[in-house]
Amino acid sequence: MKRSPHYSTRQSEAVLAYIASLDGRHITAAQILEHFQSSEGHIGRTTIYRQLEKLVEDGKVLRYSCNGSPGACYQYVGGIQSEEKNCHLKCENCGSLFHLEDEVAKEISRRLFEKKGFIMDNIKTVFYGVCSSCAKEESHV
Amino acid sequence: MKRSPHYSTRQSEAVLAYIASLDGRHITAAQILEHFQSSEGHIGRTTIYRQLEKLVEDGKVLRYSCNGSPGACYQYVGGIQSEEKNCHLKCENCGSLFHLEDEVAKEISRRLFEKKGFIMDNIKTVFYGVCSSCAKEESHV
DNA sequence: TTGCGTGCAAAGGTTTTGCATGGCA
DNA sequence: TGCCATGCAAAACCTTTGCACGCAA
Repeated sequence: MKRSPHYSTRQSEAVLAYIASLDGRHITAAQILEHFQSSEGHIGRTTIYRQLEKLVEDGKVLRYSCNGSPGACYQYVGGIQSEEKNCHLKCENCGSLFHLEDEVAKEISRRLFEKKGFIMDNIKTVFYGVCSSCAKEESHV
Repeated sequence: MKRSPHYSTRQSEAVLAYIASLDGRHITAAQILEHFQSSEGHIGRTTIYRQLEKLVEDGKVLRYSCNGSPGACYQYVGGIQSEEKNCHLKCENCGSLFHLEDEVAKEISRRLFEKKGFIMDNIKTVFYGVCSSCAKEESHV
Protein backbone atom coordinates (compact mmCIF):
# COMPACT_ATOMS: atom_id res chain seq x y z
CA MET A 1 0.00 0.00 0.00
CA LYS A 2 2.99 2.36 0.28
CA ARG A 3 3.93 4.58 -2.59
CA SER A 4 7.45 5.08 -3.75
CA PRO A 5 8.29 8.54 -4.96
CA HIS A 6 7.80 8.84 -8.69
CA TYR A 7 10.44 10.08 -11.02
CA SER A 8 9.35 12.38 -13.75
CA THR A 9 10.38 11.05 -17.11
CA ARG A 10 9.54 11.76 -20.71
CA GLN A 11 7.43 8.62 -20.76
CA SER A 12 5.52 9.20 -17.57
CA GLU A 13 4.67 12.75 -18.60
CA ALA A 14 3.60 11.70 -22.06
CA VAL A 15 1.26 8.96 -20.90
CA LEU A 16 -0.39 11.19 -18.34
CA ALA A 17 -0.67 14.07 -20.80
CA TYR A 18 -2.19 11.87 -23.45
CA ILE A 19 -4.86 10.31 -21.32
CA ALA A 20 -5.65 13.63 -19.65
CA SER A 21 -6.03 15.24 -23.07
CA LEU A 22 -9.01 13.01 -23.80
CA ASP A 23 -11.12 15.19 -21.58
CA GLY A 24 -12.76 12.41 -19.65
CA ARG A 25 -13.38 10.06 -22.54
CA HIS A 26 -12.17 6.57 -21.97
CA ILE A 27 -9.67 4.68 -24.07
CA THR A 28 -8.57 1.09 -24.32
CA ALA A 29 -5.16 -0.12 -23.39
CA ALA A 30 -4.69 -1.23 -26.98
CA GLN A 31 -5.38 2.28 -28.26
CA ILE A 32 -2.90 3.80 -25.87
CA LEU A 33 -0.33 1.23 -26.89
CA GLU A 34 -0.95 1.99 -30.52
CA HIS A 35 -0.71 5.72 -30.05
CA PHE A 36 2.72 5.45 -28.54
CA GLN A 37 3.94 2.93 -31.07
CA SER A 38 3.26 5.18 -33.98
CA SER A 39 3.90 8.69 -32.79
CA GLU A 40 7.46 9.92 -32.93
CA GLY A 41 7.86 9.69 -29.18
CA HIS A 42 7.85 5.93 -29.02
CA ILE A 43 7.14 4.31 -25.65
CA GLY A 44 7.47 0.63 -24.89
CA ARG A 45 4.57 -1.56 -24.03
CA THR A 46 5.89 -2.44 -20.61
CA THR A 47 6.37 1.17 -19.64
CA ILE A 48 2.88 2.09 -20.68
CA TYR A 49 1.34 -0.65 -18.62
CA ARG A 50 3.46 0.31 -15.65
CA GLN A 51 2.61 3.98 -15.92
CA LEU A 52 -1.07 3.21 -16.17
CA GLU A 53 -0.77 1.05 -13.10
CA LYS A 54 0.70 3.95 -11.18
CA LEU A 55 -1.90 6.38 -12.39
CA VAL A 56 -4.60 4.01 -11.27
CA GLU A 57 -2.99 3.65 -7.86
CA ASP A 58 -2.77 7.39 -7.58
CA GLY A 59 -6.45 7.67 -8.33
CA LYS A 60 -5.78 9.83 -11.36
CA VAL A 61 -7.05 7.24 -13.77
CA LEU A 62 -9.80 4.67 -13.57
CA ARG A 63 -9.46 1.24 -14.99
CA TYR A 64 -12.40 -0.92 -15.92
CA SER A 65 -13.58 -3.26 -18.61
CA CYS A 66 -15.69 -2.10 -21.50
CA ASN A 67 -18.67 -4.33 -22.05
CA GLY A 68 -17.18 -7.72 -21.73
CA SER A 69 -14.68 -7.08 -24.46
CA PRO A 70 -11.26 -8.27 -23.50
CA GLY A 71 -8.79 -5.59 -22.61
CA ALA A 72 -9.13 -2.85 -20.05
CA CYS A 73 -10.31 0.73 -20.52
CA TYR A 74 -8.73 3.71 -18.86
CA GLN A 75 -10.16 7.08 -18.10
CA TYR A 76 -8.63 10.20 -16.66
CA VAL A 77 -10.36 11.49 -13.55
CA GLY A 78 -7.53 13.41 -11.95
CA GLY A 79 -9.06 16.79 -12.56
CA ILE A 80 -12.38 15.80 -11.15
CA GLN A 81 -11.35 14.21 -7.93
CA SER A 82 -8.44 16.40 -6.97
CA GLU A 83 -10.15 18.47 -4.33
CA GLU A 84 -12.73 16.22 -2.82
CA LYS A 85 -12.20 12.53 -2.87
CA ASN A 86 -15.44 11.72 -4.56
CA CYS A 87 -16.95 8.63 -5.99
CA HIS A 88 -17.91 8.65 -9.62
CA LEU A 89 -21.01 7.87 -11.55
CA LYS A 90 -20.40 6.26 -14.89
CA CYS A 91 -23.10 6.28 -17.52
CA GLU A 92 -23.11 3.00 -19.35
CA ASN A 93 -24.96 4.53 -22.24
CA CYS A 94 -23.07 7.70 -23.16
CA GLY A 95 -19.91 6.99 -21.20
CA SER A 96 -19.99 10.26 -19.32
CA LEU A 97 -18.48 10.43 -15.91
CA PHE A 98 -19.98 12.47 -13.12
CA HIS A 99 -18.79 13.08 -9.67
CA LEU A 100 -20.90 12.53 -6.66
CA GLU A 101 -21.30 15.25 -4.07
CA ASP A 102 -19.39 14.64 -0.94
CA GLU A 103 -22.53 14.82 1.10
CA VAL A 104 -24.20 11.94 -0.71
CA ALA A 105 -21.02 9.91 -0.84
CA LYS A 106 -20.56 10.25 2.88
CA GLU A 107 -24.11 9.22 3.49
CA ILE A 108 -23.70 6.08 1.43
CA SER A 109 -20.38 5.38 3.00
CA ARG A 110 -21.85 5.67 6.47
CA ARG A 111 -24.71 3.39 5.55
CA LEU A 112 -22.32 0.70 4.36
CA PHE A 113 -20.33 0.97 7.51
CA GLU A 114 -23.35 0.72 9.74
CA LYS A 115 -24.82 -2.24 7.91
CA LYS A 116 -21.74 -4.18 6.94
CA GLY A 117 -18.80 -2.69 8.79
CA PHE A 118 -17.44 -1.92 5.35
CA ILE A 119 -15.13 1.05 4.89
CA MET A 120 -15.77 2.37 1.42
CA ASP A 121 -12.92 3.55 -0.76
CA ASN A 122 -14.34 6.63 -2.42
CA ILE A 123 -11.66 6.84 -5.06
CA LYS A 124 -12.02 3.37 -6.41
CA THR A 125 -15.75 2.99 -6.15
CA VAL A 126 -17.66 3.68 -9.32
CA PHE A 127 -21.41 3.59 -9.66
CA TYR A 128 -22.55 2.24 -12.99
CA GLY A 129 -25.89 3.05 -14.44
CA VAL A 130 -27.71 5.44 -16.71
CA CYS A 131 -27.40 9.19 -16.34
CA SER A 132 -30.36 11.49 -16.30
CA SER A 133 -29.99 12.77 -19.87
CA CYS A 134 -29.76 9.29 -21.30
CA ALA A 135 -32.67 8.14 -19.18
CA LYS A 136 -34.79 10.89 -20.70
CA GLU A 137 -33.82 9.95 -24.22
CA GLU A 138 -34.51 6.31 -23.63
CA SER A 139 -37.97 7.06 -22.35
CA HIS A 140 -38.76 8.89 -25.60
CA VAL A 141 -37.86 5.82 -27.61
CA MET B 1 -27.10 -10.42 -34.42
CA LYS B 2 -29.46 -13.19 -35.48
CA ARG B 3 -29.84 -16.17 -33.27
CA SER B 4 -29.65 -19.66 -34.60
CA PRO B 5 -31.84 -22.19 -32.89
CA HIS B 6 -30.03 -23.90 -30.09
CA TYR B 7 -29.75 -27.59 -29.74
CA SER B 8 -30.07 -29.01 -26.32
CA THR B 9 -27.07 -31.08 -25.40
CA ARG B 10 -25.62 -32.55 -22.28
CA GLN B 11 -23.03 -29.79 -22.25
CA SER B 12 -25.34 -26.86 -22.80
CA GLU B 13 -27.68 -28.06 -20.06
CA ALA B 14 -24.86 -28.66 -17.64
CA VAL B 15 -23.29 -25.24 -18.07
CA LEU B 16 -26.59 -23.46 -17.64
CA ALA B 17 -27.55 -25.60 -14.67
CA TYR B 18 -24.25 -25.00 -12.97
CA ILE B 19 -24.20 -21.27 -13.28
CA ALA B 20 -27.88 -21.00 -12.38
CA SER B 21 -27.28 -23.11 -9.29
CA LEU B 22 -25.03 -20.41 -7.88
CA ASP B 23 -28.08 -18.42 -6.95
CA GLY B 24 -26.87 -15.13 -8.31
CA ARG B 25 -23.32 -15.36 -7.10
CA HIS B 26 -20.79 -14.72 -9.79
CA ILE B 27 -18.03 -17.01 -10.88
CA THR B 28 -14.92 -16.62 -12.96
CA ALA B 29 -14.44 -18.30 -16.28
CA ALA B 30 -11.48 -20.12 -14.81
CA GLN B 31 -13.60 -21.57 -12.04
CA ILE B 32 -16.22 -22.77 -14.48
CA LEU B 33 -13.50 -24.31 -16.60
CA GLU B 34 -12.07 -26.03 -13.60
CA HIS B 35 -15.40 -27.34 -12.43
CA PHE B 36 -16.01 -29.08 -15.70
CA GLN B 37 -12.50 -30.39 -15.96
CA SER B 38 -12.70 -32.22 -12.69
CA SER B 39 -16.25 -33.39 -12.34
CA GLU B 40 -17.17 -36.66 -14.01
CA GLY B 41 -19.12 -34.90 -16.76
CA HIS B 42 -16.12 -33.43 -18.49
CA ILE B 43 -16.70 -30.53 -20.86
CA GLY B 44 -14.10 -29.02 -23.16
CA ARG B 45 -12.83 -25.50 -22.77
CA THR B 46 -14.05 -24.41 -26.16
CA THR B 47 -17.55 -25.64 -25.52
CA ILE B 48 -17.77 -23.84 -22.22
CA TYR B 49 -16.71 -20.56 -23.73
CA ARG B 50 -19.17 -20.99 -26.55
CA GLN B 51 -22.02 -21.86 -24.23
CA LEU B 52 -21.27 -18.87 -22.05
CA GLU B 53 -21.26 -16.69 -25.12
CA LYS B 54 -24.72 -17.90 -26.00
CA LEU B 55 -26.03 -17.43 -22.51
CA VAL B 56 -24.74 -13.89 -22.51
CA GLU B 57 -26.36 -13.21 -25.86
CA ASP B 58 -29.59 -14.63 -24.54
CA GLY B 59 -29.42 -12.29 -21.58
CA LYS B 60 -29.49 -15.17 -19.15
CA VAL B 61 -25.99 -14.53 -17.96
CA LEU B 62 -24.00 -11.39 -17.40
CA ARG B 63 -20.36 -11.08 -18.21
CA TYR B 64 -18.11 -8.53 -16.65
CA SER B 65 -14.63 -8.20 -15.30
CA CYS B 66 -13.91 -8.49 -11.63
CA ASN B 67 -11.96 -5.38 -10.93
CA GLY B 68 -8.62 -5.37 -12.65
CA SER B 69 -8.07 -9.07 -12.41
CA PRO B 70 -7.70 -10.75 -15.75
CA GLY B 71 -10.46 -13.07 -16.81
CA ALA B 72 -14.17 -12.44 -16.99
CA CYS B 73 -16.81 -13.13 -14.38
CA TYR B 74 -20.19 -14.58 -15.16
CA GLN B 75 -23.39 -14.29 -13.24
CA TYR B 76 -26.77 -15.86 -13.79
CA VAL B 77 -29.56 -13.35 -14.05
CA GLY B 78 -32.20 -15.53 -15.64
CA GLY B 79 -33.34 -13.04 -18.17
CA ILE B 80 -34.74 -10.68 -15.57
CA GLN B 81 -32.32 -7.83 -15.44
CA SER B 82 -34.17 -6.19 -12.61
CA GLU B 83 -33.11 -3.56 -10.16
CA GLU B 84 -33.45 -6.12 -7.45
CA LYS B 85 -30.18 -7.81 -8.14
CA ASN B 86 -27.54 -7.17 -5.60
CA CYS B 87 -24.49 -5.01 -5.68
CA HIS B 88 -21.21 -6.32 -4.44
CA LEU B 89 -18.71 -5.16 -1.88
CA LYS B 90 -15.15 -5.94 -2.74
CA CYS B 91 -12.48 -5.91 -0.08
CA GLU B 92 -9.27 -4.46 -1.42
CA ASN B 93 -7.30 -6.05 1.33
CA CYS B 94 -8.31 -9.71 1.40
CA GLY B 95 -10.09 -9.78 -1.94
CA SER B 96 -13.33 -11.17 -0.55
CA LEU B 97 -16.56 -10.37 -2.28
CA PHE B 98 -19.74 -9.76 -0.34
CA HIS B 99 -23.30 -9.25 -1.33
CA LEU B 100 -25.13 -6.16 -0.30
CA GLU B 101 -28.61 -6.65 1.05
CA ASP B 102 -31.31 -5.61 -1.30
CA GLU B 103 -32.70 -3.20 1.24
CA VAL B 104 -29.49 -1.20 1.47
CA ALA B 105 -28.87 -1.35 -2.24
CA LYS B 106 -32.31 0.03 -2.92
CA GLU B 107 -31.79 2.78 -0.45
CA ILE B 108 -28.57 3.85 -2.11
CA SER B 109 -30.09 3.50 -5.53
CA ARG B 110 -32.98 5.71 -4.55
CA ARG B 111 -30.65 8.30 -3.09
CA LEU B 112 -28.68 8.51 -6.31
CA PHE B 113 -31.82 8.88 -8.32
CA GLU B 114 -33.17 11.63 -6.12
CA LYS B 115 -29.94 13.58 -6.08
CA LYS B 116 -28.62 13.01 -9.57
CA GLY B 117 -31.36 11.43 -11.61
CA PHE B 118 -29.01 8.53 -11.96
CA ILE B 119 -30.40 5.04 -12.43
CA MET B 120 -27.95 2.72 -10.78
CA ASP B 121 -27.10 -0.60 -12.35
CA ASN B 122 -26.96 -2.82 -9.32
CA ILE B 123 -25.35 -5.66 -11.12
CA LYS B 124 -22.40 -3.76 -12.44
CA THR B 125 -21.81 -1.51 -9.50
CA VAL B 126 -19.13 -2.68 -7.12
CA PHE B 127 -18.20 -0.94 -3.91
CA TYR B 128 -14.51 -1.06 -3.15
CA GLY B 129 -13.13 -0.70 0.31
CA VAL B 130 -12.09 -2.67 3.35
CA CYS B 131 -14.29 -5.35 4.87
CA SER B 132 -15.03 -5.54 8.57
CA SER B 133 -12.64 -8.38 9.39
CA CYS B 134 -9.76 -6.69 7.65
CA ALA B 135 -10.61 -3.41 9.33
CA LYS B 136 -10.38 -5.09 12.70
CA GLU B 137 -7.03 -6.64 11.94
CA GLU B 138 -5.63 -3.40 10.68
CA SER B 139 -6.63 -1.61 13.85
CA HIS B 140 -4.77 -4.19 15.91
CA VAL B 141 -1.59 -3.56 13.99
C1' DT C 1 25.70 7.45 -6.48
C1' DT C 2 21.26 5.30 -5.63
C1' DG C 3 17.45 3.22 -6.95
C1' DC C 4 13.54 3.87 -9.81
C1' DG C 5 12.37 3.83 -14.88
C1' DT C 6 12.75 1.77 -19.43
C1' DG C 7 12.17 -1.62 -22.92
C1' DC C 8 13.15 -5.98 -25.15
C1' DA C 9 12.20 -10.69 -25.09
C1' DA C 10 9.81 -14.19 -23.10
C1' DA C 11 6.54 -16.10 -20.02
C1' DG C 12 1.77 -16.51 -18.21
C1' DG C 13 -2.88 -16.56 -18.56
C1' DT C 14 -7.32 -15.98 -21.13
C1' DT C 15 -10.14 -16.45 -25.13
C1' DT C 16 -10.80 -17.59 -29.99
C1' DT C 17 -10.24 -20.32 -34.30
C1' DG C 18 -9.45 -24.30 -37.56
C1' DC C 19 -11.03 -28.56 -38.43
C1' DA C 20 -12.55 -33.24 -38.08
C1' DT C 21 -15.94 -35.74 -35.61
C1' DG C 22 -20.23 -36.37 -32.95
C1' DG C 23 -25.12 -35.79 -32.05
C1' DC C 24 -29.82 -33.35 -31.95
C1' DA C 25 -33.98 -32.56 -34.46
C1' DT D 1 -30.05 -36.10 -43.45
C1' DG D 2 -28.80 -31.35 -42.42
C1' DC D 3 -26.93 -28.54 -39.31
C1' DC D 4 -25.33 -27.31 -35.22
C1' DA D 5 -22.31 -28.73 -31.24
C1' DT D 6 -18.07 -30.60 -29.47
C1' DG D 7 -13.25 -30.72 -28.40
C1' DC D 8 -8.42 -31.01 -29.35
C1' DA D 9 -4.56 -28.38 -30.72
C1' DA D 10 -2.88 -24.24 -32.01
C1' DA D 11 -3.27 -19.47 -32.67
C1' DA D 12 -4.33 -14.95 -31.14
C1' DC D 13 -4.62 -11.77 -27.40
C1' DC D 14 -3.70 -9.15 -23.27
C1' DT D 15 -0.71 -8.40 -19.48
C1' DT D 16 3.15 -9.33 -16.51
C1' DT D 17 8.04 -10.59 -15.46
C1' DG D 18 13.17 -11.10 -15.85
C1' DC D 19 16.96 -8.62 -16.72
C1' DA D 20 20.35 -5.35 -18.34
C1' DC D 21 20.86 -0.73 -19.12
C1' DG D 22 19.39 4.32 -18.69
C1' DC D 23 18.48 8.28 -16.17
C1' DA D 24 16.25 11.51 -12.47
C1' DA D 25 17.21 13.21 -8.00
